[in-house]
Amino acid sequence: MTSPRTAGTAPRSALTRARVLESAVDLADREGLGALTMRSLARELGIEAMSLYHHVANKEDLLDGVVDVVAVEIQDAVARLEPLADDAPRSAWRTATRRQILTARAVLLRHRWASTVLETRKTFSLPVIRYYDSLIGLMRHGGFSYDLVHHAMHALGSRALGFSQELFEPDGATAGSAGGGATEGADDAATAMLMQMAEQVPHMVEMLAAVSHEDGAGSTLGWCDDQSEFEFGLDIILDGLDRLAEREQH
Amino acid sequence: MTSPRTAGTAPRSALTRARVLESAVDLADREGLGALTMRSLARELGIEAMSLYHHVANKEDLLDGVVDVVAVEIQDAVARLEPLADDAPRSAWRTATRRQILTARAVLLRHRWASTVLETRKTFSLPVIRYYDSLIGLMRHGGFSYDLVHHAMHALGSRALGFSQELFEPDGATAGSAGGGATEGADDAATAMLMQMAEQVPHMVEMLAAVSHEDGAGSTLGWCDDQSEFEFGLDIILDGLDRLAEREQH
DNA sequence: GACGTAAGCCTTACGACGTAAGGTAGGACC
DNA sequence: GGTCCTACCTTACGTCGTAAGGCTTACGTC
Repeated sequence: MTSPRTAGTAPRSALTRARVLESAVDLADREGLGALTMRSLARELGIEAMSLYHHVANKEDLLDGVVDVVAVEIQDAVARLEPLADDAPRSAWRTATRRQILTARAVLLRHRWASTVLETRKTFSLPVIRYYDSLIGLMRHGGFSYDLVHHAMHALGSRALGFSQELFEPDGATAGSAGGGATEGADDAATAMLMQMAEQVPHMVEMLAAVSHEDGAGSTLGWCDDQSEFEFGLDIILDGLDRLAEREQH
Repeated sequence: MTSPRTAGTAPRSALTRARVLESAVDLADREGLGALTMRSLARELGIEAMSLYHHVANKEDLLDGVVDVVAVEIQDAVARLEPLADDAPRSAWRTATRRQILTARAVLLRHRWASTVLETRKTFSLPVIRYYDSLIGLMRHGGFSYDLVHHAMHALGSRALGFSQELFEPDGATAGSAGGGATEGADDAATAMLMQMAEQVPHMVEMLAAVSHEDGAGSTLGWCDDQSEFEFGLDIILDGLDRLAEREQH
């Protein structure tokens, strides 16, 4: 069903679905997800908004495609990793899985808007499913039953792809500002607010005091090291899964 | 600077911020988050859209308030739980935490749109912080250092509030349809698509075949029991945390 | 070459959305 | 009875996604 663009025929322009999607990714990277509108994307490409509809069915389809682009980028990065040897010990599944997930995460950190889009998709793209498929393969190497693999996927949730929604981060990394501006004001305000209600949330205040003291950095809310927190949570789950897999082996 | 509405003065109408927020929650419950617009909410209340701006600053503020309403509902539900006795054994933290999180989850399941709104808040409401505070309290009972508590919060992520983003679920519970309609067609389509690319994602196809066989229910993608999968993931994390807390005790 | 066809792009327009600006009416207080 | 505040309304603007249809260019076929 793909358009039968035979070898010799040169299209009027070089504008293709692929170029549209790449441009959309660029735009979102630079100016945030909110700036990715049909009109602004068209402006970016030097065409009119309605012309985009020759390459994507509608905006949802555009977002689907954009997810595909990111997923392929993830796949490429994962493919560059050293594959797991067939004769590797059972336990090797864990480090290999960890590495794959952190690799996916590195890509998503380059496209911070992507997780939001990913979450709102209502259908899965092939590249994403392939990513999952390779994860399943690693767990099978680890001796997981398919049943356990299935549970494991649910347990990992979005962590399997390298992100976790942190209800905790007051990062304020809003879209729009091209220059990477600091957001110290927000932190201070949040900290001040917390102090104000110290008796309402005593444990929270104490925790913040205790944790920010150890850490040499600032005494504000923004101290968390996202990467190591992510790995902490990931390791807990991987350890738990490994234990269950071991038990399955009898 | 809240308006100093003294005791005797009767406002022209009974429309208050609280009533606006309640109405917004109702509307979202009934017709989905997409149907919650300033205009439709106003229609619901029998006023004009612009009149809402006397009770909320703008739409973001409305959503902030709506989150508050849900968070208070969670707090109320949690408050009805039997409190953890001071002389309860250390290990009691685990069951108490589990119960609190599942209680929060039950509320969020009544407002399925809420997790989406929660994720997009850029500032924390007091009710949500209080909820977290009580979780911290439970962990402190479990002997957690504040440092471990902090890591634990990150590890739980949104699971602390009772939801996890499942990149996996093809539920298709889109907003708009008032009646709870079935979505079998989507499942079948997804299954068919998977079969079509069996050689591209062999593990995935095998897993689906294996798991759906055991389970008596349908053989489609929609078989997952969200609740038990949530509990599975939660238990893995709680177990891991408990082990770490135990280690901290020397 | 002439010609039909179809793809790629454009123009215009519609109905949503959030909300800025300013108007009006009715109760509270002097 | 004049003044003021507040709840509510009216009108209007700029944004969004996209439906409908027109123009133009490049091709395949004679």
